Amino acid sequence: MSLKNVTIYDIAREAGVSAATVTRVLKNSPSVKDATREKVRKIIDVHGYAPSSVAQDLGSGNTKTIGMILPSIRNPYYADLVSAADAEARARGYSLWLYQIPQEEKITAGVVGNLIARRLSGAFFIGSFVDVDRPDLRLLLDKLGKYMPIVAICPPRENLGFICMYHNLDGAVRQAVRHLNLLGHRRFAMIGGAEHLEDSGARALSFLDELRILDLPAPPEYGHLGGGDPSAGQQEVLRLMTRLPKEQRPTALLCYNDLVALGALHQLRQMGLRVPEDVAVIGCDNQFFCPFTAPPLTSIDMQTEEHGRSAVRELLSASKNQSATIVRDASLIIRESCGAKLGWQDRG
Amino acid sequence: MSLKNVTIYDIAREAGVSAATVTRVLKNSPSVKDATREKVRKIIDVHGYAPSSVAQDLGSGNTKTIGMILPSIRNPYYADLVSAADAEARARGYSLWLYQIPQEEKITAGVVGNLIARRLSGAFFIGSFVDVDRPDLRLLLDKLGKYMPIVAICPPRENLGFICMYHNLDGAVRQAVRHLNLLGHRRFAMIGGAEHLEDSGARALSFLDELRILDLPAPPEYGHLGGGDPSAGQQEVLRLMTRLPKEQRPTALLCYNDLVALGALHQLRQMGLRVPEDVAVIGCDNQFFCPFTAPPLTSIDMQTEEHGRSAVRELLSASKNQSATIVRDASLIIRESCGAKLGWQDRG
DNA sequence: CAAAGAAATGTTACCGGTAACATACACACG
DNA sequence: CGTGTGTATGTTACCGGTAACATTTCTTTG
Repeated sequence: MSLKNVTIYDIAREAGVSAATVTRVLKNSPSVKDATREKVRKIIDVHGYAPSSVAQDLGSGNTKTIGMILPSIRNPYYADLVSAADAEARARGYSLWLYQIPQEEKITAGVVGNLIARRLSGAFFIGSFVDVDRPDLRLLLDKLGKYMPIVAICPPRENLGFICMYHNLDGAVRQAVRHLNLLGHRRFAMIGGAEHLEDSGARALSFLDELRILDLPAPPEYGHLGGGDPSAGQQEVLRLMTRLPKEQRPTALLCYNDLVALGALHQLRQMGLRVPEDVAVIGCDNQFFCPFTAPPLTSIDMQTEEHGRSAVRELLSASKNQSATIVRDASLIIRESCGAKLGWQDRG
Repeated sequence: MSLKNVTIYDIAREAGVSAATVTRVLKNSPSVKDATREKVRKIIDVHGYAPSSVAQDLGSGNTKTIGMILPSIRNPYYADLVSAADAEARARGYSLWLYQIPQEEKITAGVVGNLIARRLSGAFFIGSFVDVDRPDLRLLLDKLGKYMPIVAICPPRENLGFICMYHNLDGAVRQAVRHLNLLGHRRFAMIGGAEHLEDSGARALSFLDELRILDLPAPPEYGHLGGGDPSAGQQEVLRLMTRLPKEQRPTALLCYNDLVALGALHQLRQMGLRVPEDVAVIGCDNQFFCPFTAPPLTSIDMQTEEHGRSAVRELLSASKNQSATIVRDASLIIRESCGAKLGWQDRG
C-alpha cells in the first residue's frame, strides 16, 4: 500500500517523541515512562512497524546471516542438513542465505564478490566439491576465510585452515563388510562416487582393509566409481554384471549413497537378479526412502540432522580463520537389502 | 585476518582519491581517467574488496533478496522448486533467504516482524499451508503484503489479494482415471493429503467427476486422506485393504504425492499384493525416484522447475498487492505401476 | 593567451537504525 | 529556596555506500 516503508522516524513523529525513545521502547528499556511506552507501542502496532534489519546490520556490523554454499538443495542429504541448520540458526536469531553453486560451475570473481559483499556472519561450505585440485575453490575459500568464519561440511581432509566437519564411515563400512561376510558373501564391490573425491577414497580404504583382514579378494577393476546419482548405480551394476565373467561378479555392493543404491536396485531387478538372495546392496546416508525401497535398503546413518545443528553451533562460536576438525561417527542400519529378514539381528 | 572489513574509504585513502571515485571505478563509469582506474582497481584486488551490499541495500532501499517461506526444504517437491527459483533469481541479481515454518508451528508476531524487518524485495509463500482457516497465516500474509509483493505457490484458491500460482491437475487426473479404466480397473481410491487441503479437494473433484462420466462407482469412505508422507500411504493401504470387504477394495490408487505412493507400494508389497497386476498405483509430482521404484511409478508431472523459475519472474515484475492467478498444467507420465509395461502407449 | 567547455574528481547529504552523550524536569533535602 | 540526584527524553554521530551537485583541472579555440 504505502510506497515507502515506515521508518522509526515516522513512528517517532507520530508519537511526538524522538527516534531514540522509539528504539528504547523496541528494546524494552526500563527508562521509558509507561504512558510514553503505551503510546509508542500503539503506533508501532497500527503500522505493523518492524525496525529495518538492513539498517541494524549496517550499524552493528553483524548481519546475523549465514551463507549456505552448496551444489544443489535437491540432493536430499543436503536438504536434511540445511533444514536442521536452519532450525538451529533461527533459534539463535540467525538466518540462512542460500547460495547454490552447481558442481560443474567454475567459480568466478563475481561469485566471490557476491559472497564477500553480503557481509555474512559466517558461511557453510557444503559438498563433495571441496577439492584442492580446483584452484577456483581454493581461491574462494581463502578469500572468504579472510572475512568470516567458515565451516566446511565435506569429505575428510587435511587441515584446510578452517573448521572441517565430516563423517567417519570407517566403523560402519567395516561392520557392513563383516556382516555381509558372515552371511556368506565373498565377492564385494563399491560403486558410485567419483574417483577424485576424498570420501570415496576414505571409505574405500576401510573397505579394502577390512577385506584384507577377512582374507577376502580385493574386487577387480576397483576404482571406477562413476557418480552420485541413480543412473550411476544403474550403469555400474550393468558394467559389473555384464563385463565381468560370472565367477568374478560381486554378490555384495556397497554404494556411495542411497541414490546410487536406488539405481543399483533398479538395474538388478531389471536384470532378473534378486536382492538380497543373489546380490546384497548397502547404501549410505539413510535417506527417507530407505525403508520403502524393494527390498528396504540397508544404509549407513550419518546423523545428518545432528550434524547440521552442530555445524551451526560450531560456526557461531568460531572466529575467522579458526581451524578444527570435527568428526561424527556413522552407524549401519540393517534392513533387508543385505540379507537380513525383518527382525534379524546383526551378529557381526 | 583483519578484524574489520575493508571499506570503500580504506580503498579511497590508499589510492589517494575520494570514495566517489572508487564507486565510479566499481560501476565502470567512463568518466574516470585510465591511470586512476588502474590504480584503484589494483588496490581493490589486493584487498579483495567488494562493496557491502548491506550499505548498498540501505541506500537503495532494495535488498534484492527474496524470502522463501515454506514448511520444510526436506520435501523434495519444495527442494526442486527452491533450487530452480534460486538459479533464476541469481541470474537476475537476486538471492534467496530461507525461512522454514514447520506446518504445525503457530506464526507469532515475532515471525511476522522478522520477515518485515528484512525489507525483502518480495516473498514466496510455498506450501499446502495456505489456509484461510488459520488466522495466523492470514495475518502474516496480510501484513507482509503491505510491504512487498508476494507470490503464493499453493493449492488452488480464490483471490487472495496477491499472486497465486498452482498446478491444474484436472486433465492429468482424468487421464489417469480413463487410462486405468481402459486397463480394466473399476474400483478407485485416492489416498494421502489432508482433508482440509484445497488441492486434495480440487483433484478429488476431477477424480469423482471422471468416475461419474465413466459411470463408475464412487469409492466408499472417500475423504479420509491422512497425510503427505510415506507412512500415510502405508496406513491408508492397510486401512483400505483390511477394513473393506474384498469385493469393495480398490484396485487402483491415486496418491496425493509420490511420497505417499512410495509408502503405498511398500505396504502393498508387504501384504503380498502385486503392482500393477493386483493394484495399480499412481503418484504425483514425478519426483526423482519415480523411475526407480518397484515397479517404476506412474506419476503426474508438475513442471516443477519451470514453475519455480516462472515464479521468480512473476515476483520480480510484480508490485505490492498485485493480484493474479497463474495456473500450470500437469501431465501424466506413464510408467509400470499402473499396468503399462515398458513401451506401452497411452490410448486414453 | 584567456575564456569557454568538457573531463575528472571532490563534497555533501541521505538511507534507517543505535549508542553515547547531553539536557530538561521533578522531587527531596539541608 | 538553592542544590543534588534521578528519571525521562532529546541530540548527535556513525555504520558504508551512492547520487546529486560542486569544484578543479585540463583542452580547445577565437
